[in-house]
Amino acid sequence: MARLTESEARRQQQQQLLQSRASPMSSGPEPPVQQDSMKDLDAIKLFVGQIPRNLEEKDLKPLFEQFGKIYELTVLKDRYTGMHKGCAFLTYCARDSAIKAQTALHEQKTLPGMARPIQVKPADSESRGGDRKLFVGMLNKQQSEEDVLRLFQPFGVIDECTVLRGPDGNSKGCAFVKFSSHTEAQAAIHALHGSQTMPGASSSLVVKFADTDKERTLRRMQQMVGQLGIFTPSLTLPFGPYSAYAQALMQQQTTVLSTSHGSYLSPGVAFSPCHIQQIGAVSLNGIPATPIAPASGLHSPPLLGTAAVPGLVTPITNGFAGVVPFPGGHPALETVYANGLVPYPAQSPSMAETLHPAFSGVQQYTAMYPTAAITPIAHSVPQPPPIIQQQQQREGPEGCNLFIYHLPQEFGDSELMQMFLPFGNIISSKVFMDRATNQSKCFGFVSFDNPSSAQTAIQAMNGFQIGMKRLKVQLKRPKDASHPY
DNA sequence: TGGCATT
Repeated sequence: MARLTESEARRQQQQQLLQSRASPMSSGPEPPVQQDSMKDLDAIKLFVGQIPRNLEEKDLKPLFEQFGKIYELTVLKDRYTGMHKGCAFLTYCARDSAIKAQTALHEQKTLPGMARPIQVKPADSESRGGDRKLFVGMLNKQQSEEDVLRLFQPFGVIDECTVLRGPDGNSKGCAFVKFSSHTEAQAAIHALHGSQTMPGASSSLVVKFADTDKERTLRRMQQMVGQLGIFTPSLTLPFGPYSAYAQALMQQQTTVLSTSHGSYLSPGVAFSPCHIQQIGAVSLNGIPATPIAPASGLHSPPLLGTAAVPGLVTPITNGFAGVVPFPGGHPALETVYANGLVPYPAQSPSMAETLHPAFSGVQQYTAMYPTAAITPIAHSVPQPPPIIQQQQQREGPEGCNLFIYHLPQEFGDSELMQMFLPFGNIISSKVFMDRATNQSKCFGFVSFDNPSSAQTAIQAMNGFQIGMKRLKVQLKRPKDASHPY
């Protein structure tokens, strides 16, 4: 059932009124009721929260009618899915009824199946709630409404304070605080934002104005896109060109493999870009090595010309496009510029200084691959348009989450992702930033969708030299474990 | 050695 429109509500109201007038109690006809008399001019629109989703307007009506005649009652539905949002707007004809209902019900009664008591309070639209309501983040999950109140009380009169909780009642580590004025709210932001780090919180306190409805919708949509999935080359390249690219690669792979291994690939194997990665993940020395197939990142061009650096990159070894372990047992790294064509061998200490600039500019830095299987095929592949998408931070399954230390200062989430894309499907990549300085803390996390990609990445990238530093790549420490490394 | 969240 769609939401009640105001006119529908009025019609219903009128019918109810007529019915009551027709009752035996009423004596004789009365003059028609004026529309204006339907609702007090100072009526209050109430927000009703914590409603079970199986209750519709007709089910809720009896509960609220005991405080007075209802002018309008609308259960909120999702605009697109029509899903019951677990809350409603309620307007009584009389202001007094609203006050009575709020007093009697707000936080006083819990409807069946709900973990928290019902909310009955003036809707935000009633009091321009937007410009005096704050979002508070990075709270300790043990902090209650009371704790938050204590924190914000010095800055003004607080109308409302709610800690956000999940279905289990556990705090999400954030809250809403509504002051009686914009000025007070502003003062609280100024004094508290970033001012302290709560015990157990990963970063300093966040205090900002709460999202408007519009911003919230936008955020929701962004999250949905983020949920859409893992980052794979096949998702980030246009289908058509990539398909051609993949085919060309397959031919190349097949040729290479059949040269010395004959029937290593059984005929009839259905290829997909994912398969190529797995096929590529065969090493020269028995250790799972880096994939041969390039996994192009979000903004990176396809692989360009071969890095013809003798001793570092061997095009063909034992029939494979070669990955040559450098003295530490790690593969060669090749960096490719967008303009093409200036590959640096990363392992040469003397190149450390020259490698660095490759990472320092967003425009300049485009891709790096710990593999040397380079084909010229890709020259004709058009670049995908840059996709700017804030990724969501999601934890992968056990054994799929890597901790990476000694990242170059310039590395952001996307550079980190590009570096690890060749090893599998990445669920999330995150470089940890210092909130105060907005500088990278030079460590980060990469989550794959399976443990073997994570292991492959560790084998290939742990100890990998970039500039003067060597990457430390390990499984992320489990939350509860006490320093096993 | 994250999970940064919006009734």
